Amino acid sequence: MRKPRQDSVSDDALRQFVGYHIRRASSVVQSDLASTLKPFELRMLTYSALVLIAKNSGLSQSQLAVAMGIERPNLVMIIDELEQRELVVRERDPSDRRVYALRPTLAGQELCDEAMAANAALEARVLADLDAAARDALIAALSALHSPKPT
Amino acid sequence: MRKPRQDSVSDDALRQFVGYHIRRASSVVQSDLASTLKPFELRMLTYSALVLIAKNSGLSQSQLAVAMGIERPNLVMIIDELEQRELVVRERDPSDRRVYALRPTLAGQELCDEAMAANAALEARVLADLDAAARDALIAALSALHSPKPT
DNA sequence: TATTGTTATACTCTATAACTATA
DNA sequence: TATAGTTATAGAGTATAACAATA
Repeated sequence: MRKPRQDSVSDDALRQFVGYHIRRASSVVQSDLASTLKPFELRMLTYSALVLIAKNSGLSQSQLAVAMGIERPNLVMIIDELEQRELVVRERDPSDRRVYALRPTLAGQELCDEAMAANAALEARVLADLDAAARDALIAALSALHSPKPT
Repeated sequence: MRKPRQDSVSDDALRQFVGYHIRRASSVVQSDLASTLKPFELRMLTYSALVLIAKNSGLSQSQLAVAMGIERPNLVMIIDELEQRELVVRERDPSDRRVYALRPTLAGQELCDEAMAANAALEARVLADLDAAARDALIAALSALHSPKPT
């Protein structure tokens, strides 16, 4: 009995898991957003950092790293890049000269607004088939997932 | 006027985007699954490959790469690893000696079943707060997202 | 010529240890 | 001593170009 060569590949065994759908959706959404941010010469990381700085002017690099869920060392080059492009500034905090207070420049504020508008436009297209209720239900369901870590 | 130091960091500006919630959920789900697979000495990539091979015995490396959404060169070391652990075998296809037909060994089948059972148990815990309808709605909503690429 | 699998390589994202300067 | 930022480094994951064997 000859074992036949596979004609088409089925991912049914993986599609039974919700996590598979979430990871695939995330991958699509992430690559779409990366394309959207490209004209602004922003990557996911520089975009997230710029938005958080613009909306939380004066925060420290440590605080930003926590908010972004990355380690402090990995933030250094991200801030370097934003600073070299004069989108944010590192201000010494006179009351604690170890920390930098991160603040957006005017250009940083403007680029942040433009990039967020593009992000919103992208979302509108991606979510075109979902009404507001379905959109809220999606967010609620995603938030209802709980990590079984503390078990 | 002194600019105040930021006390707490708000991610409201990012949380307005559904993509942000999807990427965060994906990150949580992915790290949970990685922990679950650790006892089997499987990574996300070796797990996906093993399941797809076990459920599509005889497929080629090119076919598998397409199914996994990665480039062919990146699959080589993944299959090397599974082959060295004797979980899958590379069989020469006599009718086309360029291709390898990938097949699971008995041990590969068994490990696949055990890992998938652990994955299912994990999902049950993660989705504990969602009823079947909400679960299906979540998958439907994720599938309804469409990539605006062809635009 | 085109395709399968492979090698070599590079880039991004992530993580850890150790340093400096301040506190 | 502890913390903020930094440097150096290493590990994944991913992408492209080019090669040998085969079609």
